[in-house]
Amino acid sequence: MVSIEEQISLLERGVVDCIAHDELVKKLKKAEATGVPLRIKAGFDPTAPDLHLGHTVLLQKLKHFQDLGHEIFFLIGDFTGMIGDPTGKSETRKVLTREDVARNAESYKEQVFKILDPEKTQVVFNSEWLGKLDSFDMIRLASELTVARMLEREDFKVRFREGSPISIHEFMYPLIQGYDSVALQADVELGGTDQLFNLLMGRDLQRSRGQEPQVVMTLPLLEGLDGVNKMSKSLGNYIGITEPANDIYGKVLSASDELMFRYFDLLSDLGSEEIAALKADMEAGTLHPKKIKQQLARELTTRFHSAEAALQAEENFENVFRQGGLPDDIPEKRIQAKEEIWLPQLLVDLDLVKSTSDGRRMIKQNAVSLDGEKVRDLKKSITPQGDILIKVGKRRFCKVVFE
RNA sequence: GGAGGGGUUCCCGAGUGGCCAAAGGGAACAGACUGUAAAUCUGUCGUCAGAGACUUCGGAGGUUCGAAUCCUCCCCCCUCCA
Repeated sequence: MVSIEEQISLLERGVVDCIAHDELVKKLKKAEATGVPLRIKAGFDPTAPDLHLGHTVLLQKLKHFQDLGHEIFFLIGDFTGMIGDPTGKSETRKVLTREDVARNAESYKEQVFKILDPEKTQVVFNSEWLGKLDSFDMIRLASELTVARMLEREDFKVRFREGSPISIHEFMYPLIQGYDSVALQADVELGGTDQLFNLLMGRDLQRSRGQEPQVVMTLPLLEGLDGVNKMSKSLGNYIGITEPANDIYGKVLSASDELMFRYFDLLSDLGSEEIAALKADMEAGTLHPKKIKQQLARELTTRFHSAEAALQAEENFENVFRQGGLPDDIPEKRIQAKEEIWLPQLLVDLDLVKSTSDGRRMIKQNAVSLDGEKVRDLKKSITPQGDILIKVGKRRFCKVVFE
């Protein structure tokens, strides 16, 4: 039996806020005494079925709860997804159909269960209860919060100050999320630090409806590969957990040294002392930063693939980038052609560049090679026969096969 | 409902009749240097088979030899007042 102290130490590791520590202790004790597991809630957006490392920070924490015997409610926010949420001015989110949601949910399960135990995880949809609320209920819900309080939320405050649009219905989201906690009778809700406001809303609503308020725990947002912005699909700075081993390995290695330790802290299974030791060795100059980064890359690649795949990815990486060799997974494309093809045009056809102008630029910049030979001639044409290995820049490869 | 400000290329942002394919910054991409790191330096950064041509400045019309710039209508955003 794991003691309460040990449980707390595991559960609070890496957590930014825990509101409130004492309540968590009390809930854990009660669960132990009564044998009734705690209900742990975490909400996910139904639009993004591609999970990346940023999501795994939270999933790993859910796993901790799960391993201690508690019940996980993996909530898919299909209700909000079906309404569409035009947050920000740039991207109006596309409205999802029921089918989209169902498909995305399946994809979620596939990915999430790489970390969580499917037997002990309940996947729920908030349309189940939100869809039943009528306009009276909605307005009553809205009456529970003032605009001033709503504007306390950082992103609303910023957008308001900067004159960016805020739609009224965006104000409903925190309320709706809070209502989810009421419906699920959540004991604990996990979320990113940016979710703090919404998470706390659940406490208020639970309290006003006579429930014991949930404990709120926030986890840090993982920075993306650029080291500045949070990891997100739309910024393209992410490492997806379903990506091929070579990509996961390569992307980890392309992270900056500073970021590497951030990733260690938030993603690695290593203990804090071991991480500190690595850092100390690096600073002392006895351990090359690349070695440390490779260790991280291996660990993460192993997590989502296998130890063998990780080793293979490492070999591939060393071969391609250290020795300028070729990767083991060059995409092969078949092209049907009879006449000579102007090289920039061929590059476009192969999706290696976005336009012939772009292709010309690449050639001009000495970035294009055919079977290992640099091309300098902008007028270069290719005679369609046999196959050719084309390389653009450092990481765009393609083997063309003419038929 | 009233008054005012604004919508420019991936993003921010300058540009108020020709010198504008549109300053500057960021991002991105390529090259050099490396550890595919960071930093730095150099270059590129609408499309088209390069000179030159063509399509771009919220949308649609119009004025003009010539419009991102002026006019009309429309759409959208913001601020203040109610």
